[in-house]
Parts: sequence; C-alpha cells; structure tokens
Amino acid sequence: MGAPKQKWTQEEEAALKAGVIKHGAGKWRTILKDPEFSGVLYLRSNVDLKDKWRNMSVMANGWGSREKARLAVKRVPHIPKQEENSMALGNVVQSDEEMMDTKPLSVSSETAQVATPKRSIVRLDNLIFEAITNLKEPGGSNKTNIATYIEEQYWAPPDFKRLLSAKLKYLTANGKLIKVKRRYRIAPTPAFSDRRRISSMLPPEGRQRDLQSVNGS
Amino acid sequence: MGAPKQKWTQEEEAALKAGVIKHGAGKWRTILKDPEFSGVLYLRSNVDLKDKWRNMSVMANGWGSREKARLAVKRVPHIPKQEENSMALGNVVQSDEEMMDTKPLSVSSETAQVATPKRSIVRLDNLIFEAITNLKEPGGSNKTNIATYIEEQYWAPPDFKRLLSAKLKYLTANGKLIKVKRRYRIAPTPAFSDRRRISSMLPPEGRQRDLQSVNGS
DNA sequence: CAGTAGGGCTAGGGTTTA
DNA sequence: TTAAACCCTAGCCCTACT
Repeated sequence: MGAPKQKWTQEEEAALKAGVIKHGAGKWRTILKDPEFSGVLYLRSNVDLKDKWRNMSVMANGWGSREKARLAVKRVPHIPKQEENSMALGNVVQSDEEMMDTKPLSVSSETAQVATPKRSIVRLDNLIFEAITNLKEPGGSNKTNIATYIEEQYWAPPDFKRLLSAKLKYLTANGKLIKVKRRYRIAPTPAFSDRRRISSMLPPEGRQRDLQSVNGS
Repeated sequence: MGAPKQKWTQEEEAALKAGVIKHGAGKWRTILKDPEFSGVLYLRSNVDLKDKWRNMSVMANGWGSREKARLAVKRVPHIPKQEENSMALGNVVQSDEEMMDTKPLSVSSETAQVATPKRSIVRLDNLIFEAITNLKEPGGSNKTNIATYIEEQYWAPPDFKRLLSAKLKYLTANGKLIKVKRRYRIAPTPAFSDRRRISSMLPPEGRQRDLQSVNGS
C-alpha cells in the first residue's frame, strides 16, 4: 500500500557520494538543492538521501570502536515491575574498581569536559550478565526485563535503553550472548565464534561519521 | 558539542506538565525560572520546553497512527480497545487542566505518582550531598572529588561531568551549596532565603503546594 | 538582542517490501 | 531470512514576528 519502492540507480548513488564529498554527510537538504545533483536526485527526498547513505554504510564501521550510543529510551508504558529482591545485588555498588579498571584513554582532545564514557560502557557488560543471571528466566531475558533490572539496581543514564541495545547487539555479534526470539542468554562458551565481516560492498570512502562538521550558529 | 541529544526524562516531562498547569502553555521562560521546576529543568532552554510540549501534544492528540496499533498489540494483551480519542480533537481547550488530561501514558493528571513511577530516576542532588558528606573534606570538596566519589559509588551516565557541573552551578546559585575556592560545602541553612526572588512575572498565589519536590531531603 | 510560534531538518529506531 | 527502501518521531535548528 505504500510506495512502489524505487530502487536506487547507479547514477543516483554516484550523485549521492559526490554530494557527500562536496557538502558533507548530514547535509542532505543542501545536497538536494545543489544544482549539480538535483538533476539526478530530484526524485528523492532529503530523508531518502539519509536512508540510502545509511544503507551504503552498514556494518563497515562496527560497534567495537568508541561509543556510538546516544538517544532512545523509547517510551515504555508499562514496567514489568518485579520482586523486591534486595538481597541479590544489594543497593550499594561498592566494588567496581577492582574488576576492570580503565585508563584515561582520552579519545579526542576537544571538549575534555565531557569525560570519557569508557567506564560506563565497560561496566555495562557486567550489568547485563548480572541481570540475566539473577533474573533466571528460562530461555533468557528480553531487553525490557534486562533494562528494568538494571534501572532498578543502578543509576541508569538517560540514554540507557540505547546503550543497552547497542551493547546487546555487540555482545550477541561477538558470541558472548545468544539471542533467540528476542531473548538473551549468556553463551556457554566464550569461545572463538568470530564472525568475519565481509566487506565486499564497501561504502563510499568515508564510512566514518566524523564528517559531521559543526555549524557554528 | 557536548550534548549530542538529550532525551527527556520522565521527571523532566512531569515537571514540564506541572509547569504548564501552573503557568500556562507558552510561558516557557516563566516555567523555567520557577524554583519549583528549575531544579529539574535546569538543563533545558525555553525553546526546548516549547518543542517538547509540542511533541507531547502531538502524541496526546492522535497518538501516532502506527504506534497506537503497535503498542496495543504488543504491550498489554488485555487493553480495552476503546478509550481516548473522544475529546482530544473536537474539544476546545479551555483551561490548562483540560490539556493535561490528554497526555501520553503515565503521569496522568493531578501529578499522582510523578516522583516514583520507577526507581530509575536518581537525584543527582542527593548524590552530590552524599559525596560531600562522606568525603568529609575540610573546607568542602571540589568537583573532581565529588565526581570520583559518585562514579565509584554509582553507575554514572556518560555525560555525568556535564550534569554535575551544571547541577553544582545550580545548587550554588540557589544557596544550597556554598562555593569557596572551587570547593563546595553544604549550606548550613538548607532553605528559604528568598532574597533572590525578583518575581516580576510570578503570580502571588503561585506556589501554594509543590508537587512532591523531594529535592533536598 | 529577548521570547514565542511555527516550519523544517536530521538521526535513529522501526516497519514494509522484494 | 536478509537487505534495501520507506515510515515515524524526538530533539534541535532556523526564521518570522512581536
């Protein structure tokens, strides 16, 4: 019932790449209005450009790099609201330094005030494993229940849902978690299931997102 | 760019709703300056409030063509599929109370359980006071030590440093903290020194009762 | 330059289609 | 099932107006 699904032509893809090179990724409307490309892309919207660029850049980057998470916390109308078990984890997280501490590791020298989220991300792995273990749900726990558990036990950040989704995806891709029907279990063997990434279809050269030039307002 | 995108927390949404009830939609700057809400909304601008209110109103009105069906099926299987949509559009909003009734889930009118829909909202105020108290540093603690304390005791969000800086600034400006030479102490008198209330816009009957502001504790 | 209203844009999650 | 194309919305930006 929707759209007839217009496949992107080679010419359109080339124009999109050229547009990104010229104006930068994220400047979709600018690219679209550029007379140099509007003749080819006149059938597409700025959102189409964005989506296409995303499709061309899938998986090439990977989740292993820096934090890429931010946003989400989709509105959850109802919380499973589980038991009051205040014994399993207690309410005080006292020992955290001992497990896997992190180095300063400053990535970008700019805006050093924002601090490195490294610590939080590293610990999120443990929180996920802990949630799955203590929830003891047969077949594993879904994302919602994991999130609820962590939110009730810790000081969850505002973008917790998104961090969690990304981390679950990452851990699943790396074989540390097993996902079956939206439920996550801890992998029995933390072994060698290393999925190799086929990068046959390389995206346009800039597969990083650092093109995001700030517009000084 | 320290703030990629700040998701609105439930607490912030509740404060915005309460602010609109109190001051009316459109009085964004007034809501922002109200001490009753500034503690929660101190990260937001008046434009942010306007935009958020617009988004919330859109959701309340038609409730998303697709979200509605999707949530009805997926969330709770026993939803009586006949409810809202009776007064949302055809009715002219006469009072602010009426507007509040057309809200998304949770936090209905009357600010019923705004403070504890779930345990995920941690008061940074309390963490700061706790840090200063337990650190027991003579003359107070600087921001770095406060941050370290909280990071070691809680699962700090990625933008924790920024939140902390803003909150410290806010608490200092409100007299809840005393800042001397970059060190913060808890103000001896925890309350009502109203000498900063300029109130050119505040109605005299304004703050009769505050909604569960458990700020200071 | 304030502040507000409204249009518009982008990023990202989610859904549909081939 | 997968991937490409499309849809939807939150948050933010831009402009006009007062």
